[in-house]
Amino acid sequence: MPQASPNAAGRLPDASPWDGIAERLRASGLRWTPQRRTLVDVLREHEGHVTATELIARCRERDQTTTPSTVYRTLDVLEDFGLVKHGHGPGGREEYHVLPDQVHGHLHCMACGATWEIRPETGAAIVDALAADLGFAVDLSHVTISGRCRVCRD
Amino acid sequence: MPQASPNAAGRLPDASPWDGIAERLRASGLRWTPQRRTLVDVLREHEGHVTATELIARCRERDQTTTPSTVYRTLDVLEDFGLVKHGHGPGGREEYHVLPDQVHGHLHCMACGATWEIRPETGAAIVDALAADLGFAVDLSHVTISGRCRVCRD
DNA sequence: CATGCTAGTGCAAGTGATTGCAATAGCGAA
DNA sequence: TTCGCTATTGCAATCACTTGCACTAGCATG
Ligand SMILES: [Mn+2]
Ligand SMILES: [Mn+2]
Ligand SMILES: [Zn+2]
Ligand SMILES: [Zn+2]
Repeated sequence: MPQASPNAAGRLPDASPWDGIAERLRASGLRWTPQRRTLVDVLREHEGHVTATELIARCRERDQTTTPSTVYRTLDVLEDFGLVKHGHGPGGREEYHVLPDQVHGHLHCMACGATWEIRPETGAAIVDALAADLGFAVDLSHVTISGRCRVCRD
Repeated sequence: MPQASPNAAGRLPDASPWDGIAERLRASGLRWTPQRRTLVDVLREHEGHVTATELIARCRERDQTTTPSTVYRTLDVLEDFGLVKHGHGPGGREEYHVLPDQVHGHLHCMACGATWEIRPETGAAIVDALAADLGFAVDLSHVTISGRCRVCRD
């Protein structure tokens, strides 16, 4: 019998957005496969921003037979479920944000390569400015703005 | 002898930013080649936004032997001279803006695929918001924001 | 537990873009 | 005009994705 945990009596410990992902997929007529499990395992321990290439590499560490096309397709599915969001770095390469708490855009420093999230208020300012101007409805989650961060702008 | 033109006596007609490009390249130790002339000829009659792929196709119409790598490299050179600027569409693909009158970002409608320039004031609002927030210096010319235009947002 | 429908996988081919390298060809200088 | 230095070119290889297709394998159902 396992030792009693501080999280007593079988109650949910700390719920993760990944919990029940298998069931949620099946509920939509989709399937829970070993390949998807591998990717979700990788994502589960990787909050923040990652490139698709990095994710493929991490999957391959766990399963040597990992195929890029399968990973890309699974990322698309997970994006439909809101578990990841992708944007594009300054080179146009895909960057995934795991578990986006809320819709937000990204900043990328061309000098040091670092990435930040645009804060909600600042994002709202951008959305408002473009709505007022051209009536354009910004998809903030896909916005990556490049430039130079406070440290790198000389 | 050619008939007299309305632009009398050999004075400059309507100056183009492309005028003297050959000399400007040479002045920087660079060279004026047939391949570059082909691309400049294509760009000369193509104000606005184009994808690199379209440019390659247009060059090939004029010179069947056009090579992609040469076009991409020449576009880089022309970008250094400020004659084109590139950004990235929502799929991360390169889009070139020919003869940008001023630094500006772009909007891309995910529904109809159209592209617009962000107006100076609106661009300034974005730059200011991010400067105030994180001290980030936005490279507006590389910004492409996707979303839905007035017509497509239902 | 066995069966069938069909979502998902792997592969190969294709597109867009970048890069190293050897051969070519501008162009400034003689 | 000729010459030589070296910027450019073309090519092949490589990377980041994407897509069509035939085969595999989840999983709902009985
Ligand atoms: Mn870019
Ligand atoms: Mn995208
Ligand atoms: Zn930086
Ligand atoms: Zn539209």
